[in-house]
Amino acid sequence: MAVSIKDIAKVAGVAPSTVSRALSDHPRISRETRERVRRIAREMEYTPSLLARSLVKQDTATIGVVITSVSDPFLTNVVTGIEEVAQEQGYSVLLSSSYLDAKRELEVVSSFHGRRTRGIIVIGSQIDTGYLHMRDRFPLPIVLTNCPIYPYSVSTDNPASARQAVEHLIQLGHRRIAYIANRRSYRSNLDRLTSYHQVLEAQRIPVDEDLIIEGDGTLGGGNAAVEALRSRTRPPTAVFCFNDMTAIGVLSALRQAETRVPEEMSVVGFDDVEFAAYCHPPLTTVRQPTDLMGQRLMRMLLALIRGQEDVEPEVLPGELVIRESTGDPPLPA
Amino acid sequence: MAVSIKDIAKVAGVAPSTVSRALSDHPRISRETRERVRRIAREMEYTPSLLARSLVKQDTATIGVVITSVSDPFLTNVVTGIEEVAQEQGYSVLLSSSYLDAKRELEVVSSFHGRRTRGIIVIGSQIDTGYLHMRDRFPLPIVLTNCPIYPYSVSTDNPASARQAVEHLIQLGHRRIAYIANRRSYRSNLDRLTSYHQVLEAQRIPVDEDLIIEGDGTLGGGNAAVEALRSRTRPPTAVFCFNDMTAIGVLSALRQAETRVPEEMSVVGFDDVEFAAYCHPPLTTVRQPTDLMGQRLMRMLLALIRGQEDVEPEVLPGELVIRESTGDPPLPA
DNA sequence: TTGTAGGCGTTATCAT
DNA sequence: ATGATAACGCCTACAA
Repeated sequence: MAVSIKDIAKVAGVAPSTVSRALSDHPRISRETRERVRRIAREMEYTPSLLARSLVKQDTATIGVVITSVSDPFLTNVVTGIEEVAQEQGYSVLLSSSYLDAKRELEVVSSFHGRRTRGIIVIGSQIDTGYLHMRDRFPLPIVLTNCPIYPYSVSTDNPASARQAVEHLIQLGHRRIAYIANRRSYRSNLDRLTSYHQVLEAQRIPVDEDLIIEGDGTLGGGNAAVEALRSRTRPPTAVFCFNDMTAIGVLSALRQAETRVPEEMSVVGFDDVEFAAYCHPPLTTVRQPTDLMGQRLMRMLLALIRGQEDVEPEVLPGELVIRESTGDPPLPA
Repeated sequence: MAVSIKDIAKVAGVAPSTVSRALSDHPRISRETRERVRRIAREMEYTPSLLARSLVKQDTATIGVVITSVSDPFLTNVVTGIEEVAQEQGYSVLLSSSYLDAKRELEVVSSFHGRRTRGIIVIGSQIDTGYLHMRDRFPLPIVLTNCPIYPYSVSTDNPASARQAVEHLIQLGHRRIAYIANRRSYRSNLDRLTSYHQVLEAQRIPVDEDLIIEGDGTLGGGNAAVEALRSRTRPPTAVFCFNDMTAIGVLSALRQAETRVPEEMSVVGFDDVEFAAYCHPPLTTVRQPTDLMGQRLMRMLLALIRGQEDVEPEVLPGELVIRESTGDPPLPA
């Protein structure tokens, strides 16, 4: 049994309420009892029960963050940004992973509610717009990433960023451009795919559905996609990948197939995870402003917790980072 | 204000205790009131307060896990393994990051105590043996990774694994082998460095202190180490890196310097993170059995929570995975 | 089978 | 300045 305020009270020969006041620095208490109680508390290694405190205060000063998986490289700065603002505002952060599974995501959300967090941030949600319907039934504010349809969300400008990426390839002279999708990320994938279509159409380049490949946003998925790509009768000269993980998987598979990048095939990713700059060749990609996203997510959630009415979705610009995985298309044989 | 058991009681026209029994499936309750109360609870979107429940039950059924940082690729399976066993045993997992900072680590540990978790797992601790002294002052059991000196720990056999790695290089014919250390990981680093020394001595190869380079376990650290390496009057023909991140940083820097791997320089990592197989060239490395570690960590913590007395440190074997970043040394000029 | 009452560790209100 | 008391939401004897 952990030491409680009552134990201290007994030792100090005062009432429990006095101990509480001493520890919480209440104005109406004598300096000497305060110091004495504090000393005893320290000696007894007292650590206040947040459970009890939260119960009576009706506030846990805690928020919950659902991540896709520990060690999703995309998350680093997002979570750091969240924690930064949270700490500054006196909030604690509870973290749990959804493993990209909708059922598990809902379980986590529900467990956060059970713990009486004040609000929830879901990164890479599988439920997505499903939260729209939950909004009146569920008592906690929920903020999402990359789902601009949802009113409480912080997103990278997927359409514009994806457009930049595809236009970059077209400017280099590519005409046959593949897209490797991510079936596990409905919303972002749709945005990026739509831009892909739009840019090609705007440039009057016919869209070849054979060049749109199913993927899953993982290294292995990128790897597998290359096989599909190479089986096409008219293979592409460039690949736009849903994310960097996919792109790095693609790079690895191309290397094994002895296809040179970018001489024979250009590759573009999305996210700009740390590894992207350390690949071979260093990856051309779209940078998402992850640290900023984290900060904005937390600020938006705080606004909702405080009952602000004027909260609106935020869209942040992405940035095309041109490295060495893209270049001119090969000369036609 | 969230809906409580009292609210349900009012609506159902019964006492709060009856609601409690209905929801917790108590034996002495009529089937019909139970069903009725449950239906009402569902309709009211009742979610029990874990705060209150934990307080009265004197058990949160929760453990805390301190990780170095979200998206440390080493963590994936460790955390998955922990959560697997935790779920199976009815425990929840709280996650928080130390950012490799001792002060922050202690804050997290303390906050877990405040939340009354039943025990704590610290992955990649900065405190390390410091927990030895805390053991009687601190009321929660703490389990560590890769700190076999500490009685409650699960480790990869660092000495034996590192020995394998260095012996592999020597067998290939290397004599000038560098080691890139990690100043942020005292214990594991020391073990690996010691093995490095021992193997060289056993083979009567003089140790050149110039070939032991400071690093920090990051991509950038590996990158920077190469510069130091190249400045040596007699550069090495092989590099043993503290971990894969370092090794991947090294590969990237060598590529920029147009040093071919493995023809001109062999590189060995440690961990076998997922990226290791997708590098160029695919990285020779030591696999840590991370999923198993996670499971064992959780089982050990459970044993301690249950008051078992016979808990002993566990050491699991690592495995050298030979890929394509190691080969014969270049012929002397 | 159901209701009443006490308590988990804390804070806050009201006396003293 | 300090003590007594009630309350937060829940569980669990004990009583009915």
